[in-house]
Amino acid sequence: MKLNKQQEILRFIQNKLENEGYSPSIREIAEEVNLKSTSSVQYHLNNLIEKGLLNKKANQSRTLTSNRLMTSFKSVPVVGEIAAGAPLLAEENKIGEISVPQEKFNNNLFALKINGDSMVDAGIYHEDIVVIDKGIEPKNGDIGAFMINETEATVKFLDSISGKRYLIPANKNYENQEVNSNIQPIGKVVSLFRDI
Amino acid sequence: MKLNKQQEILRFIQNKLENEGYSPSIREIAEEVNLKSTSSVQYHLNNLIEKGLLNKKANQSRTLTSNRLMTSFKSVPVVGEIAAGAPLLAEENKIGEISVPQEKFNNNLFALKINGDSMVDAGIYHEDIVVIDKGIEPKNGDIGAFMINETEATVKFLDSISGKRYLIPANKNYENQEVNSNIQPIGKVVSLFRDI
DNA sequence: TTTTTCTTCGAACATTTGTTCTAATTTATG
DNA sequence: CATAAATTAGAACAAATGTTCGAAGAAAAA
Repeated sequence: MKLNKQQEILRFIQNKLENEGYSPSIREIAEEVNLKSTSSVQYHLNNLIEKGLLNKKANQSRTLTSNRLMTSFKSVPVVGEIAAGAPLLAEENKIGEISVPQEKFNNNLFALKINGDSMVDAGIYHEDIVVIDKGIEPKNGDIGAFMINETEATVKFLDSISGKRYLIPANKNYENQEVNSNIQPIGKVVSLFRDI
Repeated sequence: MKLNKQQEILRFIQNKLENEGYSPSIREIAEEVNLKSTSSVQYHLNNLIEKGLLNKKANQSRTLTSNRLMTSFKSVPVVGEIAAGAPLLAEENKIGEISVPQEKFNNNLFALKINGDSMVDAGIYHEDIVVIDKGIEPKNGDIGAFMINETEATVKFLDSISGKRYLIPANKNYENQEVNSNIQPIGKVVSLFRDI
């Protein structure tokens, strides 16, 4: 497709922001899109700003920003196998990070890599990564993350059966586990990632 | 905790980058951290750059970038129900976007919201979002996305049975569908997202 | 074609901004 | 305390950069 000057300029700015991390100057734009005069660029920039596609601080260099590019994702740490003794979120347990939409982000989020198949019937597979909100205590019927004996983290359904609370796997080959003082809720599972 | 000047400067720069989308100037930094001279700021900036915590282009204003903040995720469009006639990736089909790690990103990626339960036994649920790589043609045994009659997108296993190729659901209630000229492969399913 | 609108150019100007150098000051070190 | 190292200040400079204005050119509309 054929790009007009404005699209060409917008595209260059967005590329620069994404790849270099800062805005081009007006003269850099002029050179890139083959305009001989800085005021020609200004002309287009003003249009793009009026259209709401760009922002700029007056009299300040390299302050162009693109609304479309505003980071709409935030990252949360992924923890894997838990080193005995080390707190769940200790740096040494961190095996990576994933991103969540900014509107769903809060500081209580972290992610846990699933080990085992005890939740396959809930569509949670070995090596899936689940995001956990520590700020939400799992209620009956929820899938939650729980700390067992302060050494092992597990993901299970929580529910009541005849007045007692159980951690309930989603796999007939595993057994329910009654909630006692050795089991502490970590948070509620809110989303899931899988590589296929 | 007590911040020293360098930490204070680094923190201000990162905040500015994150909130405003562009780097502060050296004089802005000086004012923020109560240094009277730009050269004092330069002194600390050079330290931070040597430590690898910051980057900067020489002689160019507002080109400070923080390695820690470099976006390590890229977004891909999510398409939902497909408007009859409109190309799969047409803007009108776009219902959102998700992010993937930069190292796994390529320009052939897009995401599709799953409609139905034909793949539940493969752990793919109704309203899950699958990421598809158009650059990888699904092979036997793969989960792929396919376009049927140029109007409907579906996600199924692809495999051969006695010499013929079939789209195979992961749910006994659905039937295999022989691959014919009305069925075009779109790409291979490479990852999955779910809100719980 | 004529008129109007959109686009580009050129140049000049005022600031903003990064850079450099030396000296003063503070803080650590022996 | 004496010395060295780290930090801050000040000033001056050169370059990068945004802004403005009028005019010329190109494209679209009448």
